[in-house]
Parts: sequence; C-alpha cells; structure tokens
Amino acid sequence: MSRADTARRGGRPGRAGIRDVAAAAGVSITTVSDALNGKGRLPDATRRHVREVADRLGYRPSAAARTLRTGKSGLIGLTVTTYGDEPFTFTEFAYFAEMARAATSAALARGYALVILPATSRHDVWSNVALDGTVVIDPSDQDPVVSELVRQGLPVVSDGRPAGALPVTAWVDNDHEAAVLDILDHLADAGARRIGLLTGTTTDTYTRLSTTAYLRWCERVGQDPVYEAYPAHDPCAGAVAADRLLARPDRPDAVYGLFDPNGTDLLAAARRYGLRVPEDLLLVCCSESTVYASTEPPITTLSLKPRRIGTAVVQLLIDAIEGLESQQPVEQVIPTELIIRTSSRRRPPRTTVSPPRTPES
Amino acid sequence: MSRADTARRGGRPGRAGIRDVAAAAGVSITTVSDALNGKGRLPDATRRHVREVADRLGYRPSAAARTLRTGKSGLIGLTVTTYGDEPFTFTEFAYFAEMARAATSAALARGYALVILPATSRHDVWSNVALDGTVVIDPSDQDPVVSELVRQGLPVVSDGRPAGALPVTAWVDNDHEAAVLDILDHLADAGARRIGLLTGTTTDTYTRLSTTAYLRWCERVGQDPVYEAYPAHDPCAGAVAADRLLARPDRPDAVYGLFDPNGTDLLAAARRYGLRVPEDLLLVCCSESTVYASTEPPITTLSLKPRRIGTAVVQLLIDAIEGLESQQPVEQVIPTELIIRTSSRRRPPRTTVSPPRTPES
DNA sequence: CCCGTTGACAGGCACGTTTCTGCAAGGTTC
DNA sequence: GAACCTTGCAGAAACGTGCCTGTCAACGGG
Repeated sequence: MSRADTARRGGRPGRAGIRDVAAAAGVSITTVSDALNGKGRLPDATRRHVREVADRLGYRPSAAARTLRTGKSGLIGLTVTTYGDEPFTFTEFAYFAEMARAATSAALARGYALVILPATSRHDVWSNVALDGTVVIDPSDQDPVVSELVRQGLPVVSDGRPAGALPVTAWVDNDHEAAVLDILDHLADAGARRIGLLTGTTTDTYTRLSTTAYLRWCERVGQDPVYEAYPAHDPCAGAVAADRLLARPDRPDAVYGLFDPNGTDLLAAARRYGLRVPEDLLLVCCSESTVYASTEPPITTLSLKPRRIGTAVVQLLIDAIEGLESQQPVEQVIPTELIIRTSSRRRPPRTTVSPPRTPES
Repeated sequence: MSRADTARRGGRPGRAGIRDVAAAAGVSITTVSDALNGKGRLPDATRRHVREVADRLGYRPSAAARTLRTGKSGLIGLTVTTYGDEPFTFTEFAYFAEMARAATSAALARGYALVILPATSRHDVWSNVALDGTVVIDPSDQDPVVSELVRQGLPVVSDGRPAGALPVTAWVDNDHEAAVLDILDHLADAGARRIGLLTGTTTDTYTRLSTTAYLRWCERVGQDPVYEAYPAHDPCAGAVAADRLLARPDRPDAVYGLFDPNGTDLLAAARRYGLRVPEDLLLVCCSESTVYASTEPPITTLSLKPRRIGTAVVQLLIDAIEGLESQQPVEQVIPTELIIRTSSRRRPPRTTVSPPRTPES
C-alpha cells in the first residue's frame, strides 16, 4: 500500500528518492538517511544493506532538498570584476586563471564547488543561487553585489584589500608597496639611474598602492618620476603607452610595468628605438606568464603568487562558513617573488665618472 | 496569532520568508508568490503593494526551496579536464580562459550561472550540486563524471567531438583537419619544402585529428613526416621537444606547433641554432595568446575561436534544458582563423634550381 | 429569482531531505 | 521483579516555495 503510494509519487522516471530506497530495503526513511550519512546508531548489517539497495537503485540524494533542509549548499561564489560586459580582467589573464585554478582545487578538497559570478551579473541570476559564501576579487568601493551579500550575512573573503569600509570577513593580499620598493632597489643595484613606470589609470588598490610606492621611492632617492598611465583593460593602449614612455626626452634607462602584457610591449618598443635590453634598458614587469622565460632576452618578472592567494582565500572562507575559529589572522599577506632574468641583470655603469647612485638632474 | 507564529518560526535573523511578506502585506502566500512571479490574475494595485512590502523587508526567495519545487536550479556545470589534481589544462590556458569567459557571459545573459567542476572531482562534491545541465570540455572516452550525468538524464554538451560513443546531447568543435591542411598549404605557398610538426603524446581528439591530417598531407605531397611528440601538459617538455625538432639531421624549414607555448619555444630554439625567422624557418602555432603579435618576429597563429565555441556550447545546452527545439544542428562546426604574421610570410626560394614542390627525398 | 461566469484571493499539498522525538525489546542492576 | 539503560528503528515535523483546488462575492442574462 505505502509502497505503491511512494512508487506512484516517484513522478519523474529514472530518479529514485529516499522513500523508494526505504521501501525497497524494508526500512524507514530515517534509517536510510542515517545509514547513508553515517549518523544514528545502526548495526553494520543494516547500514550495509541500505547502502547496497541504494546503489542498486542508483539513488542520488537531491541536492536541492538537502540544501533546503540543512541550509548549506556547498557552493562558493567567485565574484570577478568585469570590464564591459565580459567577466575577468583582460590584463590579469594568467593571474586570474592561476588563482581560479588554485581556488577550485582548494574548495574541492574541502567539499565545495565554485560558481563564477561576474560582478555585473543580473540581480535575478546571482540572487537565485544558494551560496554559502563568496570570494571577491579586487572588490571595488561600492560593488552592489558584494554589499548585498554582506548584508545577507554571508561570509565574504576578498583577494585584495577591500576598498573603503567594505566589511569583509577576511582578506588576502600581497604587500604591493614592499614589492615595488624591492624592484626599484633591484633595478638601481643593477645600474639603473632613471627608472620609469608603466602604470594604469584605474583606481583599484593594486594600481594605487604601486604607483604611490614608486612616487615615494623617487622622492626618497631624489629622482624625477617618469611614468605613463593608460587604461589597463585596453591591450592596445598598453603598447602605445610603452612607446610613449620610451619616446620621452627624459627617457628612462629602466622600466617597471605593472601589468602582464607590459613586458612584450616594452620589448617591442625598445626594438623600435634601437635600445638593447639589458644594455640600454633594464626591464621588469609584473606577470604570471611563463612566456617571459623564453623571450629574447628573458624578462625579469614579479609574481604575485596567485596560487597561494587562491588557496588562502578559499581556506579562510570555508573556515568562516564552517564556523571554525581560524588559527590564522583574518588579514593575510602573501609574499611576492621576484624572478630575476637577463632583462635586469647587472650591467657596468656607462661612464665611470658619475657614481651610480647620484641622480642626474 | 498566525503572525506571531510565523515571526517565531523565522529562525535566522535577517532572512524574511514569503510568509513574513504575506503577513506584512495582509495577503496570502499564494498572492505573494503570484505577485512576485507575474502569474495569476491580480489587480496591479495588489501586485505593486506586495512588491513594495517585499522590497521593504528585503525579501529574497530561497534558491534551494525554489529549486526543490521547480526542479530547475539555474546552474550549469563546466567540467574541465585535469592533469594531476589541478583543474584546467596547462597548455591551453588562454583558450580555456577565453572559452570560459564567453560561456559565462552567454549563460548569464540567459539567466544561468556556471559551476566549475573538474573531471576528477570527488564524487560527493559534484553529485551534491543541483545542475540543470553540463558543458564538458574535451570529454575523454570513459569519463565517469560525464557518463553518470548522462545516465541521470541531464543534457550534456561538449566542446570537442565526444570520444567513443559518449551519448552527448550536442557538441561544438572546429574542423581540425581542415585547419591543419590549410596551414600546411599556407606554409608550402610561402616556400616551405619540409614542414615539421610539434605535437602531443596524448590521445585527445584534437591531437589525434591534427596529427593524422598532417600525416595524410605529407603522404599526398610526398614529403617524409618530420615531427616530435611530447606530453602536452608538461611545459618544460615542450621546450625540449622544440629543440629536438630543430636538431634533427632532416631539419624542417617550417614548423607548425599544436600547442600554445610552442611558438616561443620554437623561437627560442631557432635562436639557439642561429636560424632566422622567417628566412631560415617558417613558424606557425595554435594559440589564442596576443603575445605572438609582438614577439620578434611576430608569429602566425591559428585561433580556434574559443569565444564563439563557448557561446555556442552554452546556447545549445540551455536550448536543450529549456526543451526548445534548437533551430541549429546538434553538431556545430566553428571555423578557425589563421592570423598571418611575419613568421610565415612568403620568402623567395633559396635556390632556383629545384622547384618548391619537389620533395628532396 | 436562479444559475453560470469571472475576478480576487486563501488553504493546503507536494518537492525530498534531515532530524527530533518516541517507542518497543532486550539486557543490567539492586 | 521493578526501575533503569541501551539498542534499533519508525513517525512526523520542519525547510520555503509553487501551484492546484477551492471559496466567496459581484455581476449579468434569462
């Protein structure tokens, strides 16, 4: 009677419910649930029997029902910034890909899956997915998505210091100032006397911190700043800016580029002006791409360690979701790595007259 | 009485349910549901009133409950191949990133979100997310994830022809044979007399089709095949294979590389052997990366058009999910694009004695 | 005056779980 | 032998929606 009843209610063919398993195994629904989830107090014989029957019927618990009941979906949002209507940023391709890979792995290892949610998503889309928490990449000041998620009480962990007073649960970031200062010192040590910067016009934290660090360094060593800024999301603008930088009357003899494509762009510009690297021009850029290992010459790069960031962000988020007191601080700084290649190797000073550290002016 | 009751049941603070909205608006649950979803027959005044109250309470319908009730989650899986335990392939970075971007946009535009699900995911993770369908990239013969999804009756659309008899709902792919033949003809037209191939040891469809097309072409024009194969997921192996290819006694005077990093690797190898590009060696590789526009010299690339593929795959999948008779065929071929740059530009034949088409034997 | 129709809403079931409570049966202790 | 504890399971209440099935009033035609 009750068997026929549940069988009739089965509805969609091919999907067996927990009722069907209970009926087939001759036990109650409670017993099936307990047996499959390892809870309750059941003898191993019953547990095995229920598992066998469930396997035989091809039973898969409904994720929706489980989420509704437990309040946990096992889903983590990955909110990415957008330029135009395309998700992901153009200039940080390799960075994002690596970061997302690491985040996916880390989430998976702890039983969570990642949902890609562009920051400009239609409201009805991302409000229609049950999230346990969200990772936000480079949160902007007044991101409506993020602030709403926070308002809902969901844990939010950001890659990059949150701009403004965004109340995120935790964040992970590099020490961008220290990284820039390190690079400038490295270039000066290699013999650079006027270091230029290729930067962006955007106001995100990374660009802002890096640029001010450069300006402060210039002030400290007494060098006039030499930099060009361009809209970082436009790949063509980068090539033009690189060209402009090397065309200036006060042409730098070393350049640091903040964005991934700057290395090849600067190299191409140097060739146009007949500048040899590293003899006439030292080059460093921030990139995760491996192509800079086999350019002519290989270019020194700064790695922001996206793998470590992606992993750390997910760990912090899941700790918050599961209510674990995270042993680690809620603000975590990942060290950067300077991969020194030919493009910034020490060169002899061009003249022996002026000591390397004296600014020209 | 009933108000107090529902208020008490609210449980977690900050989340208003549909009951609370109904109570606050002085209507029934049905009316709220109908008003918000645009169904039923309600006067506009009631509809507006309910919407206002819902907004005021910050009401967000529970995604889990809606999914449970309707059977649709609005989630699409993006199943990616893995090497080791890291998701995504190493060699197709830019391809995957572009494809995923386009797929995300396309899904978003139709109200769906994407869930990243590596093919080697733990069973309990991906079986615990309610999917409406799945996109599979380059499905392997006996992928347990994919076959189980198919068995569950979920629509599955693959990027790349499905290997074996995998019963996918639809697939999108390039015409890899035609693309390779096109490139080989292009190189021959540019003066190549012995064209080499840098290929992979993996058995995926792309590698297999491309290699056999190369071999067939060689047979047709009477050239001895000159190729090196390496495990495509190992970036270092690519550099070594490129070197080996140019170190052979029967060194080719033109090379096509099947994978993204082959261009820079081949260029570096050519420099080591003192070969000028394109004078001594013509170069083409398959890549979506823009760095090849500004290498020295710029390298001709074959684009597989990942944006179009990602968009097409998602459209087909959502059509299947929503039960629309797709106007388009379930097998869709996206044309490739050969971006011709300096590395394969026509050069004069080295000697006028032997006609270009005659094999050396 | 009666009956069919239509508009505007309310009641209540079902979706498929998890879990709290409860209840027998058998064993232990004083 | 009664009072207890433990074991092994069953019943049923949620979780928050969507939607099917009423109900009730107003209305109009015959």
